[in-house]
Amino acid sequence: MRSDDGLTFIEQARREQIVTAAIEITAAGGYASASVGKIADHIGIAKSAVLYHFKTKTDIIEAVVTAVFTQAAVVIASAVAAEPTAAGKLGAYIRSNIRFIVDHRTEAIAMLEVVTNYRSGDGLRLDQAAAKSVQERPPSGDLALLDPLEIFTAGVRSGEFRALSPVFMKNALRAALDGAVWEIARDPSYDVVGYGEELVTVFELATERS
Amino acid sequence: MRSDDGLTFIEQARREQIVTAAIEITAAGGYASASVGKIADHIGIAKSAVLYHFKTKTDIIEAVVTAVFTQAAVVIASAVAAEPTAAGKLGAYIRSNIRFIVDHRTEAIAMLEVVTNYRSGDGLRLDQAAAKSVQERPPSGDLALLDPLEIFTAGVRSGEFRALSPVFMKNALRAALDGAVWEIARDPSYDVVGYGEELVTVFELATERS
Amino acid sequence: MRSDDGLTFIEQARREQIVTAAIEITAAGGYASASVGKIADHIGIAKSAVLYHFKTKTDIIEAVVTAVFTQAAVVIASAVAAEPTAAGKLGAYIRSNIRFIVDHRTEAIAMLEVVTNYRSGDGLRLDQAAAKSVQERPPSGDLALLDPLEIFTAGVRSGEFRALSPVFMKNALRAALDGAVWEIARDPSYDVVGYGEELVTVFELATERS
Amino acid sequence: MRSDDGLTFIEQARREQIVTAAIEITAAGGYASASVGKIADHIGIAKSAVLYHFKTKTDIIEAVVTAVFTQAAVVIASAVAAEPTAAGKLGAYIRSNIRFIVDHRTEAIAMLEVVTNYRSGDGLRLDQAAAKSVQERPPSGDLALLDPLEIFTAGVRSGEFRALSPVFMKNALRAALDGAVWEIARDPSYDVVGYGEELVTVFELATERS
DNA sequence: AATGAATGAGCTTTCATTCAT
DNA sequence: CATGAATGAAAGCTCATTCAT
Repeated sequence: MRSDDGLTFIEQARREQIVTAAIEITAAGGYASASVGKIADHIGIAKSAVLYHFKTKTDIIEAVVTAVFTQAAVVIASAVAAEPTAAGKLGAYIRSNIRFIVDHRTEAIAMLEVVTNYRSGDGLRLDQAAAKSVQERPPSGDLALLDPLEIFTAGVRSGEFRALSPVFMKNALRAALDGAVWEIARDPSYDVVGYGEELVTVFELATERS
Repeated sequence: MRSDDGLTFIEQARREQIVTAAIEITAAGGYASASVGKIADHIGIAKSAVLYHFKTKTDIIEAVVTAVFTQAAVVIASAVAAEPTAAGKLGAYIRSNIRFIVDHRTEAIAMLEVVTNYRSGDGLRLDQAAAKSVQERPPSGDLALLDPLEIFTAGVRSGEFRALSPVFMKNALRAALDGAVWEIARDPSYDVVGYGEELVTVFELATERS
Repeated sequence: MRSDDGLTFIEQARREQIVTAAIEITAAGGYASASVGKIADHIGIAKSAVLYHFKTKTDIIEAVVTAVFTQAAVVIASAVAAEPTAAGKLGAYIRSNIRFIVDHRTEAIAMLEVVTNYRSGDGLRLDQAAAKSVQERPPSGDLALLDPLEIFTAGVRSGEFRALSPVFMKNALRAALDGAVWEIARDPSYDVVGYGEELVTVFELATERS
Repeated sequence: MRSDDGLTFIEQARREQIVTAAIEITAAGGYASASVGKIADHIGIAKSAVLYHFKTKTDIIEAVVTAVFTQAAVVIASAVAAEPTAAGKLGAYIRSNIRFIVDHRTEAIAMLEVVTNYRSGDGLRLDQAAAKSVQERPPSGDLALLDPLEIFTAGVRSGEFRALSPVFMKNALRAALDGAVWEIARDPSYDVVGYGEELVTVFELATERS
């Protein structure tokens, strides 16, 4: 009665339930508010039941990151892959990111909260841990496409883009996209799609050869 | 023996000391790490002494925000004011922001940590509180200039910029600038100035009339 | 398919497995470290499986005591029985105890950990419980011989020993022998045999008629 | 209002109160029973108040060890020092140990519980930690006298004792003395003094030149 | 102006135990 | 015969806050 990942149905359902609760609480009250106790209360089970399914709180957070990351990867990677040109990929990257934020507002907010706040015991930020965790169990599609760096690199190499700095452009784009999440976090009625279209324009103008 | 804000010299010195400690600890270990106890230890006074000068922890963080905000305002507002054109103001805004980040790395990181993590008792984010607190005690210069919104609005109105959305552009720019802070936070050797110059280029290209 | 103690073969094998695991864990990490969960992990079965074979954790520790006690009894009792004189029995008692410690280091350490730490629900130490448990299900040989008291009593009665206090001498001897276990517990390379021979000398000198 | 060790009167009183409580609880219910919560309840203060005076539970245990060790050292060291011969020192060592056990039953039991059960985070037993802690802040008298090893070494060197092994003899003696503590722990009416006198006889007979 | 003492709520985690399957 | 799921109690510890001095 076990699926191929070695987990019972109930187990899997509970894990999803816990991850979902963690996401909702984090999105609503911030990273610090997502305590094991709150998660348990939110579901209506005992604190110890949560820790039966996830050995540590860190495990829960990692599961949250992996879950949201995977969800986003599916959407974004395929959208980017469908476009042949660098400019096309760039627009697709932005729009699919925006799409994800609109469709998964809660998850996006939670993800951002975790990413900006998580510190491992050694004081390290999430960056490496996330990269590692994803590396170990890579999602179906081409994960590399999640990072816009390659889009800029390829665009410059092929001469499609102006002589820009791929790293700086990538950083700027990621920051601008994360900014969209902060905006809906504080104002659910924020026009994320409008913002996204403006971003598309900005990055088109900022990348095209003169 | 009291200055015009009703505070003793000692009182004021202590408050600054506490704010500085809070900034350093926050920048180094993240928002969660800045406990009243740690702040007290850092200065070498008693925990209760800290809470003698600031009635609650929230007061401390608000003081941090105000302090850093004021510091930044001085630098940025004057730089922007010195430029006559919208394009000039935009470039000056970006460069002075970057300048501030480079010159006040610790403060910038602390500020970002606080802004992204602070929740009032009712679960609200910092935005309103900060705005309110600043409104009540406005820093010397023209505070409005700290928000790039007016630059974009003016540029569009005067026809210097293309028909862009001032709000979206402002959000994108602020996010991109905050991104610079995240980058130095995780990698102190990050070339913030280079990133800033790329931003200047990006926003020039993205605002100019075709 | 049940042996005379009413247990299946599998049942008995599992019980032994559990007892062995408990012994190893206790010897390695101390009494407190031997949790039901650790025992289960050590064997590779479920926690609940352990408690299926032993209704409570207390039952496990009692089984540990009984098991080790029985093992020791076999060795010691026969060694003592083989000697005719009190002095001979005394030497044999010490040497066989030492032999047991050397040959069953893990068991000896675990036993000592349990004996010194076990408290029943009412806060009582193991003594009575152990005595009772052994009484109910006496091991094959003559158990009485495990207690050196009779050796001293007999030696005094027959005039072979000086007019010593059998109880005090027994207590001293048992304590000295337990001391050997503490020593190997902290230093596996401790010369237990050398220590044992010194003990033989000490107790010979301390018991013989002047 | 501070004494020379930098502690307030209240602070010192509370610390003593906590240490005493820890000793009583440990002696009564075993090492595992001495939790911070139980200690707090025993005194009638909040758990956090205990941790205000001792930062960690380990600190409490160390304070217990130091306190009892110091108490014992005073009694034993002076008794031993007063005797000129090795045989005299040996008898004094045993009798003063016994005296301490009788006069400080609770402390002696607690000490034994701690010594036999304490494991540092790295799994180490107390031995080294205790030695270190004492080394750093050595009690007034000559601490070395607390370890009977030197007595045996000196006795052999001077020819006063037979050619015994000082280390083994010391181990046997310490074990036998600890045995006295176990005995009163399980039976408060145990004749410790009688046992001690028998020990004196045993070690006299076992050390004297033939 | 500052501090020492104390508190209660909350945190993560471990554990023995129960029970339906 | 064995397990997965869940629980409640307890553990050590941190924290913001209060209050008398």
